[in-house]
Amino acid sequence: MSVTREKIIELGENLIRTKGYNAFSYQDISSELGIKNAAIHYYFPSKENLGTSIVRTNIQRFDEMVENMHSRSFDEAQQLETFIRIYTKSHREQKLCLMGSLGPDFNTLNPSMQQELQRMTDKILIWLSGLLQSGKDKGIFSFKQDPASKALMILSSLIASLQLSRILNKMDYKSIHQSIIEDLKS
Amino acid sequence: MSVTREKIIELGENLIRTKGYNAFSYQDISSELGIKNAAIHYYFPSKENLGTSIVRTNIQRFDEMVENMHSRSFDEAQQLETFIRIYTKSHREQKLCLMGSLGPDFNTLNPSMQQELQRMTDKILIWLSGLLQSGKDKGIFSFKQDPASKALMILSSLIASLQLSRILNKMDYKSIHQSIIEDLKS
DNA sequence: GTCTATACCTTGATAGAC
DNA sequence: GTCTATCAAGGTATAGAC
Repeated sequence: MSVTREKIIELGENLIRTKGYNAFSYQDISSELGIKNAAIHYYFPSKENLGTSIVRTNIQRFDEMVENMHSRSFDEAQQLETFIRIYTKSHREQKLCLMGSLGPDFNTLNPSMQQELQRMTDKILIWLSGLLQSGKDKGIFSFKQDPASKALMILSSLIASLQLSRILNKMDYKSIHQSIIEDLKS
Repeated sequence: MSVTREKIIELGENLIRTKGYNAFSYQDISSELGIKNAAIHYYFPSKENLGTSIVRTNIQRFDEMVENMHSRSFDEAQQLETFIRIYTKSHREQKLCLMGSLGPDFNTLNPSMQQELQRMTDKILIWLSGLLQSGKDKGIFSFKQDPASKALMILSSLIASLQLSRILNKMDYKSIHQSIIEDLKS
């Protein structure tokens, strides 16, 4: 895997999470990288090709995170905290997450991007549901709803909080994360 | 106020909530309306001009809804339900809300749109906080966090659920709304 | 108010030299 | 692998006739 290729993917992801998929261009990437438009097309023939690769890379990163947590024998609370920390970091860097960036543009995306985005979201929700369920079984978490609904609520809070914090110049973001964790303790 | 002007605003709003601000064009509107590109520019000289008018119209609609609920002496539970029903309707029509559509594009919007979007979001959150507070005071609602955080959590759930339901082809949307209402009863 | 016509720009994408 | 050069398409926007 070429270094340039990886840089393009990284830059592309940042652009999606900052300006949105339909607002960024190959020029944004090439000028930042100090190369020309056509060089990007060498690695990614089309924009949808690049977009799909970016989502796939993210899925891979998520898999690695889960695997890493398992190998370290993280308990359910630690795993949830690690996941939430991704969003703390995004907030600090003033970026959205991929689901929150690409979701609103879903209808304008090509089928291959739609499919990968769906795969990623499914995977995250299934993982989170399982985490909540097993945490509840062990008495670490407490909640009334079914795990799938609870997972959806938590993920929604994380996604939309990033978006709202972009609109509202001042927002107590930390309290959102604390609320999520506190809520599961009750 | 001309009828054409109103139709343009309505169509523009639907396009933003379906394709996103950066993905829709004056052609989308003019072809749908059976008029030409230039006719749209007669009413709205620039796209940012149109965008700003769309957000302003939404703020006005929200104000009218609140006023209407007050004149009918809705209690806090009824008001919350009415508000949530907006999102049920959006979901049925496969549209996002304006905050959920424009939030991710915030960095690409002109200052005037940013300002109005911020004004709208502020207004909704302040209203929702007040509603939660006074409902709590009357014993209609029950929750631990401060009203502002709770309002943020609820709004986030509503916004992001619409986005996620677009990604996931099948999603139990009703359960989200029930969860929000149930949660406040405990 | 709506039209035709058009200017001007950016974009995604390709061909072919180096 | 990266470049120059170029293209067609689509976007916003304007001028001026009707």
